[in-house]
Amino acid sequence: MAARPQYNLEIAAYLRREITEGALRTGAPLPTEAELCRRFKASRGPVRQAMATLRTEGLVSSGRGRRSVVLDRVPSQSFDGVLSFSEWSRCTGVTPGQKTLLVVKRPAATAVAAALEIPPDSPVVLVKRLRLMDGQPAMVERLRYPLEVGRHILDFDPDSGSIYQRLIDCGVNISRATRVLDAIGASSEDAALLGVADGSPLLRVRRRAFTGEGVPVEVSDDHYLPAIANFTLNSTRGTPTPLTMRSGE
Amino acid sequence: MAARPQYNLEIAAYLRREITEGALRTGAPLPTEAELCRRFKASRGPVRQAMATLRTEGLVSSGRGRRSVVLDRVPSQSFDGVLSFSEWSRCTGVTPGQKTLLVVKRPAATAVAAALEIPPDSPVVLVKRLRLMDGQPAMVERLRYPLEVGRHILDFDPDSGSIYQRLIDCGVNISRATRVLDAIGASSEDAALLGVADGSPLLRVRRRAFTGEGVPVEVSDDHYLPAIANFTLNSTRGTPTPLTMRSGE
DNA sequence: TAGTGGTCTAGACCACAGG
DNA sequence: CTGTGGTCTAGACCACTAC
Repeated sequence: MAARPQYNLEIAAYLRREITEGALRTGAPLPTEAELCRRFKASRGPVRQAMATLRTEGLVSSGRGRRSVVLDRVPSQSFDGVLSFSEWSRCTGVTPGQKTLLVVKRPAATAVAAALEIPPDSPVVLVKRLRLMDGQPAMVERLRYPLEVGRHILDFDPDSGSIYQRLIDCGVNISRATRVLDAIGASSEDAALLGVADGSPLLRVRRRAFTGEGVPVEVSDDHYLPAIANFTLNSTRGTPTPLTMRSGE
Repeated sequence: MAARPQYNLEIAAYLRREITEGALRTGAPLPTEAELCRRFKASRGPVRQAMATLRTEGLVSSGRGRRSVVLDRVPSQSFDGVLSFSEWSRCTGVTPGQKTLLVVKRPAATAVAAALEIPPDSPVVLVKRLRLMDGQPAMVERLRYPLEVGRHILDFDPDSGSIYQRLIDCGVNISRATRVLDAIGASSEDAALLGVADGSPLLRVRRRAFTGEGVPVEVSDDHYLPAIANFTLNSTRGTPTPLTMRSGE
């Protein structure tokens, strides 16, 4: 039949917009699944898939017999393989944007050199960008690449597309990453770019990305506006089967 | 129709066993979905749901046109399973401590009620603690439990040991959790407790914990001093820690 | 080209929450 | 009791991979 491609994403994006833009506030009930089916002329499959997506993003909660309700209004970046801000934004139905502030080759500071596992003062390529979601400032991004990798960036317009896509196209295969998350106060540069007061709390994500062989190919330092974006993490413990000793009590 | 209850769990359990017990080794192709449908006399729905579960556990990878393959035979061990601050501190060689500030029963605010999936104004047990690492303030912790769970805390001295251990001893089996990380400025209460200025950036971790059956048993709101503690995350492209029912892989 | 997984349709029954 | 979300059935088309 119709088979609109990725229809569930459209539905999820619609609901996400309703939530983040304030039409649906925390604690408010979402439309029923039946209502969504009608509104989108879809069957329950895609609708339920969309709801599942929102659930894993921590935006809504649902349960048998109960109406689904809004839990949180800030969309989350889930911690899976997603490395690309653009990719993530588009998944969440937001239009990503960017303003490149700087692309330069310069010697690595000692901390950066250590993180990239190259000799001190080796040349690295630094990219500094302001990232936007639907035109609003959301994050200040500072990326550093060893020259061998970064040269693919130097002759590339960082505003023309995803840097990750570019690297993949150039055969740089990122397969593992580590992230360290904490909070910092906005520097005056951050503050000016993001449009907040000096010292405002920002979510800092420092990332190191590696090839399959374990060679570091990127270190980044991202400063997120917490009102616009945050991170979600899901963890499981043990397997459901063994010793599910219920409250014998 | 048939409507075997939770049939997808049976299928997932079967595959999980095959993988963890060695019948299916890393890199080996799983049975095709069609084969599983036949073998379990099920339709594709439950089979796909089971595969999705294994994907979120990081056990398998799948993709359009490709056979699904076994990625890993260890179900997501990552230290993210750690719920306990004490446990985590000790792992990092630090002596954990705590000062309990408050243990009360009170009606749930709407956001808390929604997160716990209970009716608004239902009674919840609130625990507020200052957490220490090597005697230094490190985090302000606010835990909320539905009464049915929290009553095990009311008659328990939170300074005498781990709340999680207590819950486990009482038969409350926490098996899954979601965390949302972002940054906030210290409230004056936070600031006084942690010994920093009002508005200082703190790392906020909001957690929801569930039983194996998916019943929420805890919501927490932890505010970390970023100079003392932060979060590290390792992800692999293919499938790491988290959940996400997005399109395969 | 054949087979696979990704997605959608269009029904159905059930358990549970709420009035 | 009605309405809701949770789960299952039984089809279908498509895009992609591997042959």
